[in-house]
Amino acid sequence: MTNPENDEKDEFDLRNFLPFLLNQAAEESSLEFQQVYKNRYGMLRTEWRVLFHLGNYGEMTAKDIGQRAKIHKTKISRAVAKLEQRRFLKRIRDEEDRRVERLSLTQAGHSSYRELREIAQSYDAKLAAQFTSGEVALLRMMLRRLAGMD
Amino acid sequence: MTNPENDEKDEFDLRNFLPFLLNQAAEESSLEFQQVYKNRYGMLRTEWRVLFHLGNYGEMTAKDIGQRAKIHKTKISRAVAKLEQRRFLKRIRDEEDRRVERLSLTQAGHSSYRELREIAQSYDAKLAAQFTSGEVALLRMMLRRLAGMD
DNA sequence: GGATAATAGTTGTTTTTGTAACTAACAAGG
DNA sequence: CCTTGTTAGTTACAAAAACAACTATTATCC
Repeated sequence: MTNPENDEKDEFDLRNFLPFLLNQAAEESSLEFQQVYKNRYGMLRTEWRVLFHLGNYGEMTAKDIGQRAKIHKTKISRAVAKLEQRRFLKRIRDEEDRRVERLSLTQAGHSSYRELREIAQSYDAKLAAQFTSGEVALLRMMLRRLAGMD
Repeated sequence: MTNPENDEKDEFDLRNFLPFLLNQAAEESSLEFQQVYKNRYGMLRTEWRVLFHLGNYGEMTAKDIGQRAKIHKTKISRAVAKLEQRRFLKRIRDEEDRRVERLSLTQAGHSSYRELREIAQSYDAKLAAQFTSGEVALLRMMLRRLAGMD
C-alpha cells in the first residue's frame, strides 16, 4: 500500500483503536486453544464454554450460564443439546419450577472438562509469561472492567 | 447455581482465563460502536474494517488488507464488492500484475470514513477514560503483543 | 518455450450465528 | 379462577462466516 493520506490531521491509527485491538488479541490468543477443543474434542466455542461453566461452578441452569457469560439463550440451547447428545451433561427438570432445567456434567463430561482445564491452565500461563505478573494482573483487571464483569 | 465442586484443587477460574476475558472485553467494547456502522451506515464489520484500512493507510490491495488485519480473503472479497456497489471504493487493475487490484476510496467513501473515524476516536477516548493514561498505554502495548502485531 | 506450481481474487456450498416467533410453565391482579 | 403478562427454553428461518473448489494470471525450472 502507498499514499498514507495523513495530510488531513489524522492522528487516528486503526492499530490503536481499542475495539479493534481487543478483537485481534482475542482472536489470536484463542487460536491455539481453539484447535484443542475443536479438533481434538469436536466442540464448538459455546460448547466448551458451557462445559467449563458446569465444570467450574457446578450445577447451573441454561439461564445462569447465559447471564454469567453473556451468551444468548439460543446458542446455549443448541450447545446443551449437543453436549447432552454426546453424553457430556444431563438435564434434570426442576420440580419446583417445571420451566427450569438443572444442568450438570456426567462422568464423561467431567473428565473432558478436567483435561481441557489442564490445557487451558497451561495455555493461560504461556500467554501470561510474556509479561510481568504485575502487568498481567493489571491486564486482567482492565479486561474485566471493559467486559463489564466487575 | 450451586455445588461449586471446588473439592478437587481447582484454582482455575474461567473468569480469569485470558482468551475468555479478551473475548468478553472485545465483544462488550465493540457493541456500542457496532451500532453506529451497522444501523447508521448499513455496514458489516469486515466492511468498515476495509473502509478504515483504505482511509487510514491509503491505496491497498485486498491481500494487503487481509494480511494486516488477519481477515480471510473471501470475507474481504465480499466486503470489497459491497463497498464498490455502494460507490465507497473503486478498484484499479494493476497493469504490472493483472491479478492484482489496487483499491482506494471514492469521495463518498472518504467522507464516510472521516465521519466514522471521528466517532471511533471519541469512542476510543471514552473507553480509555476508565483508566489512567499510563494504564491505557500499557494495555495497548500488551494487546498488540498478544495480537502478534509487534 | 511449455509443463507445473504459485498467487490474487471469486464463487458455491456447508456450518454457525442472529433474530423472531413459538411452547410450556408460572405469576399477579382483578 | 381466569385473563394478562413473564419467564425458561426451543425451533424455524434469515444472515453471516468458514471452507473448498474454482478462474485467471504470473513465476519457476527443466
